[in-house]
Amino acid sequence: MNPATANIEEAILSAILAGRIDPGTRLGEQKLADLFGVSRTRVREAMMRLETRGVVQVSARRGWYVVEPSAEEAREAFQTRRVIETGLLHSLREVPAEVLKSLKEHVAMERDAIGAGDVHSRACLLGDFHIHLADALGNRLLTEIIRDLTARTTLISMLYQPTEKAEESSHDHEDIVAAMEDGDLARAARLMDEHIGKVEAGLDLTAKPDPLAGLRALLSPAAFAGNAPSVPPIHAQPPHDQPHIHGHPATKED
Amino acid sequence: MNPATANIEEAILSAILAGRIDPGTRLGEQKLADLFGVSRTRVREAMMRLETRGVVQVSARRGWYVVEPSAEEAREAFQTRRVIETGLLHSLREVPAEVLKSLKEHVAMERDAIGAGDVHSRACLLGDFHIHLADALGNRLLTEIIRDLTARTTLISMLYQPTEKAEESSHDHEDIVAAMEDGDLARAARLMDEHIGKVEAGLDLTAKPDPLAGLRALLSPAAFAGNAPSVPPIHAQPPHDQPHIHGHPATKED
DNA sequence: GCTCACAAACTTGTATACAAGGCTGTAAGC
DNA sequence: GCTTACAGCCTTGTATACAAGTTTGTGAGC
Repeated sequence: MNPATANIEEAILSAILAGRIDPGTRLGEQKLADLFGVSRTRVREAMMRLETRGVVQVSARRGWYVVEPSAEEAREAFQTRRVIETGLLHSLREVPAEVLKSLKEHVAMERDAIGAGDVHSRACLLGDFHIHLADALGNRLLTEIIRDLTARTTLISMLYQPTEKAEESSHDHEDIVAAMEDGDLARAARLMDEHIGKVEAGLDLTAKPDPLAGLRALLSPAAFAGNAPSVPPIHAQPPHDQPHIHGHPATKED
Repeated sequence: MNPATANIEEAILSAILAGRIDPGTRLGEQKLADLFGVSRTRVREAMMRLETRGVVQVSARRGWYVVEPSAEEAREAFQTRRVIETGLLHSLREVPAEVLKSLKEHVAMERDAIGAGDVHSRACLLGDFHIHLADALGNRLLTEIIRDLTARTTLISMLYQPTEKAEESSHDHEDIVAAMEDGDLARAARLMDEHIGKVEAGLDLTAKPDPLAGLRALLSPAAFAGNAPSVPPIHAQPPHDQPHIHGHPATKED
């Protein structure tokens, strides 16, 4: 693969994994081309690769957007992760010492980040745990699949999870590693199943991704009470600034 | 996604799943463009998507080639399939009646194809079983992952499996469906694990993919005995007709 | 004041032109 | 006869130009 194209692809994917790009963000070809100092051609290549990996979507002649998974797609993503990651733990016969060491170090880093209140790197680390775990098998193919899935669930969390329960997740990770250390991989798999289930359950999948959510706040009684500035409320956040892809129009009954 | 581009992508992937395109086949951009009646641009898009899915690879300024997985990559692909498909069966709580019906019909089709000696559709059906099984969860994301993996293992089988044990595979499928029908999904998962293990074990991963294999036959003693026509043996099958990607040069000791 | 139609600006979609590099066949030199 | 250098051809790599469609801003009409 072309290194420059790979860089664009990797840069965007990393930014998403790190939670630095919101779902629904528009990624204009020309803007990215200028940013990376290449022509649109290369940007388009990268975007199409990312589209295949389920990270971005194109809306015809409107632009590329970071995906905003629907509730149904969110369920599928978590189910898929559950299937793969429990399957992975079940299929592990033994855990290599260095893998265990690496995982323990990773969990320690998670706790440090949480203790330091480093919201940014903590979200990144929590997702990274699962990618590290995939490395336990030394299977690059599987690792890449899990990496893409993690990117997807990261976006889902940003969409549907108002409050991130970082401490709880990190504690779960710790328990999973402990089970692995005991050589009780069946327990590790069960814990993983529960862990992913918890994360999924913590989401509010009924709260559809709604690009007008911010607008609604402006339309709340408080706004009408007069504490909003003279900004015209209807156009304060025009819909096209964060357009949606999956067809969740503003609910009409509002 | 653009429909025309999707068609090219899908056409090539289907052909691979059906075993109609050999690993290592060169896919020239211009040739495909003429074939599909579009410009190279669209072909390149499709190829890059397929590259992301692990189906083709580009060799700089030489062309696109259907992947020839190395022995290591073959092991990874089978391990990944084992992880995912056993994980899938374990996570199934119950098997919907219509899924069971569909799977039974599929196995029946496999047996018919084997009985009729229809080599072509039988290979396609054997791979399709796993894709159908993924549908059991109704999870499109997981189905697509398994579909790509199946494409990969199909190519691997074509590279490393001289004799396909179709009857045995079909019988395995039958047993798995039977276990599912009994509601014994743990047994189904175990059988699946064994089944994939058997398929993998049936491969000769020591036999590196060797584009000069056909050439070697010409150089065998029989050829020297004079039953080969006056075709100059060295250039009868020039290496560049089926170039290799993964760096398995002709062994020098020959 | 409000609605609707239209035009301008902007964005992606597609093709094409040219650049850059690899492979093959040929011929010169040994 | 054998090796090696080189020219020509072929293929992909990249940029750019233009086509097609979408969104938005403006102004006429009611």
